[in-house]
Amino acid sequence: LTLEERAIKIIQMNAGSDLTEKLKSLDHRITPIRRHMFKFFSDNPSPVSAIDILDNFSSLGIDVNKTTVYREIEFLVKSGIIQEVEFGEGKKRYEVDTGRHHHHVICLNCKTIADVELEVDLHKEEKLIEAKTGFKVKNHSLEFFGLCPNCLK
Amino acid sequence: LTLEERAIKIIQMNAGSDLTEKLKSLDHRITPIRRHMFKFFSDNPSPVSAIDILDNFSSLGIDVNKTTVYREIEFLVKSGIIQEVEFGEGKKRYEVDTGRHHHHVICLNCKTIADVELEVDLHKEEKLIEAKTGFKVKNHSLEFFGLCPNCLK
DNA sequence: ATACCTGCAAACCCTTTGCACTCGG
DNA sequence: CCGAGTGCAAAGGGTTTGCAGGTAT
Repeated sequence: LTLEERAIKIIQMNAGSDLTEKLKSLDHRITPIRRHMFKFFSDNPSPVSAIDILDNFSSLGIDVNKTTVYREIEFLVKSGIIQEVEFGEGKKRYEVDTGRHHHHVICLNCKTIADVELEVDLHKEEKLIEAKTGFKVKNHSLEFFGLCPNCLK
Repeated sequence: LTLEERAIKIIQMNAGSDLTEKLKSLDHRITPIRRHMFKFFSDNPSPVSAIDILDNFSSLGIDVNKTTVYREIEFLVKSGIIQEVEFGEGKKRYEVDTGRHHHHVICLNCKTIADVELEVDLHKEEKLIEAKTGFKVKNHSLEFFGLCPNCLK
């Protein structure tokens, strides 16, 4: 699934997609705030923080308590709709779970984030690490830091 | 410099190494707590958190305020003696700065950490990313997660 | 009616700051 | 002596929890 396909799928929530059905079967409801969360994530492909969400809602005049946002995030993660990422900022970020493994490059100045897909195969490295350390490797986290085109000017 | 060499260098602090001279020239003093910090980092090659340090000091009967530990960490980072690393735990870790670029594999269960050196050259990837995204890449962070030999049993 | 959902306040964890005091060189 | 180092309390940022009240189905 591409990000676009995923976003569309999520937006379909507003009508009656299989995602709606999935939620129903899990005894989860379609509430106004949940709808706003779906909309927000479908509009924002880059990893966002809980505070980003709160600020955005606030600027739209949507009155939501931060506890609710944190709980909605938890719900969306558990449902496999979004996933957590961390860039060592002291806060968590979340992005739509496209199912495609990728990495990020983050601007040290303005925090703009772009997706990155590797050419090298880190699975080979994982095998080497297992041989060397005795660990069983489950996953990895790789992020690049630098300056975005805008901040380079 | 190998980690061992670095550790020895740090321990030499107790006598009168060039590191001592460096600190003196920077108007920095050799205090009992600072000595304990050096000792702690030379004894602990794996990344540790501020709380790890506080707990260790406490178990040794060394009475230090947490603010002091945070400020000592800040001092050691600025001096280039230790460096910060982050594993998405919501807290920072620090390890002796050996000058050699490396990565880590972290046990998801017990948090044991092992050093890892890559075979692939991520610099090539950085060049590719620059070509694709327009970012200027400055550095990266790569950590592997899995289960250590002990927790695999 | 029965879950789930929500808001509010408070607690939580990690880290930083302000201020007065102490101590090393 | 002077400036670096220290402790204490408080505040700060991000996140979680407990509990009462609200709402979708």
